[in-house]
Amino acid sequence: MVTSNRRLDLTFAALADPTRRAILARLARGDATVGDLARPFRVSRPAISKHLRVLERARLVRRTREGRVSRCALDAAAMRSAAEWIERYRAFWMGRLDDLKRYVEQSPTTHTTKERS
Amino acid sequence: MVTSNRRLDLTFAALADPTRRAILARLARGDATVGDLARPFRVSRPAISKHLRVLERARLVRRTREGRVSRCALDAAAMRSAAEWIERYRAFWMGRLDDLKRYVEQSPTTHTTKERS
DNA sequence: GTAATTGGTAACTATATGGTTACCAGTAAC
DNA sequence: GTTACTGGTAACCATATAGTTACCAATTAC
Repeated sequence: MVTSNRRLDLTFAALADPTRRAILARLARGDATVGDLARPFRVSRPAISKHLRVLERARLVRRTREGRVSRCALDAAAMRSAAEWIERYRAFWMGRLDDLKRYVEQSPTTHTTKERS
Repeated sequence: MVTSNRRLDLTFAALADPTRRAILARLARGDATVGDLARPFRVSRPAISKHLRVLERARLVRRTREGRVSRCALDAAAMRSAAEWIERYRAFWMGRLDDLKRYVEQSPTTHTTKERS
């Protein structure tokens, strides 16, 4: 299983913070400026700016400057990758252990013996 | 959207490390001892022990001591929760933006105005 | 009983994270 | 051209993370 994936590291790390998940939830309702995103939170603007940088590095959010305003939008690709990784365990958590073993053992191209990057 | 969820924090943080993802991938093939898990990696046993503690705190792995051997097994619940959270964005990454907006705006019980714990 | 094995803990280090305040650059408004 | 606003950067702090080596406890094997 391709477990060494810098992109996946960044994505999951970005999702591990409640403020960042709230930002993503907000962006799911539509694009927003940095100010819009910061308003509901008790944290300072620089803190939000840092969170946005984390989300950008993880390619979960795209930021474009329009004049003096920054517009933020969801970016789908990274979240899809994260979902796909987790999805591999669906058989397990649904109790279909045999399915999972078969998946893991019969998909050599999606696995690697070198498990660290 | 319920974005403040300590359990999700722990789960996504646990998934953000390639060694831990490799451990989970190994456990998907069946239970294993700590030694089994440590063998493929270049890192020391204590490092693996720490990773396992992170995975346990996130409830992704269960550890049971049998004599002097520790047996580790996947635990499904936490990964399912993570998948469910990400799943909400499926409509977005599939380009069905209207669906997502409708979902986000019409599910008041699954959202909260206080976005931090 | 002694020795070997498993694996956990302690103590330490280096780096990353999340937050702050203070400040600056650029744009928009008047 | 000032003034006000948006938002990014710098410098700093506290805490968490990922790793190390050294050591210990308990179980198993001889």
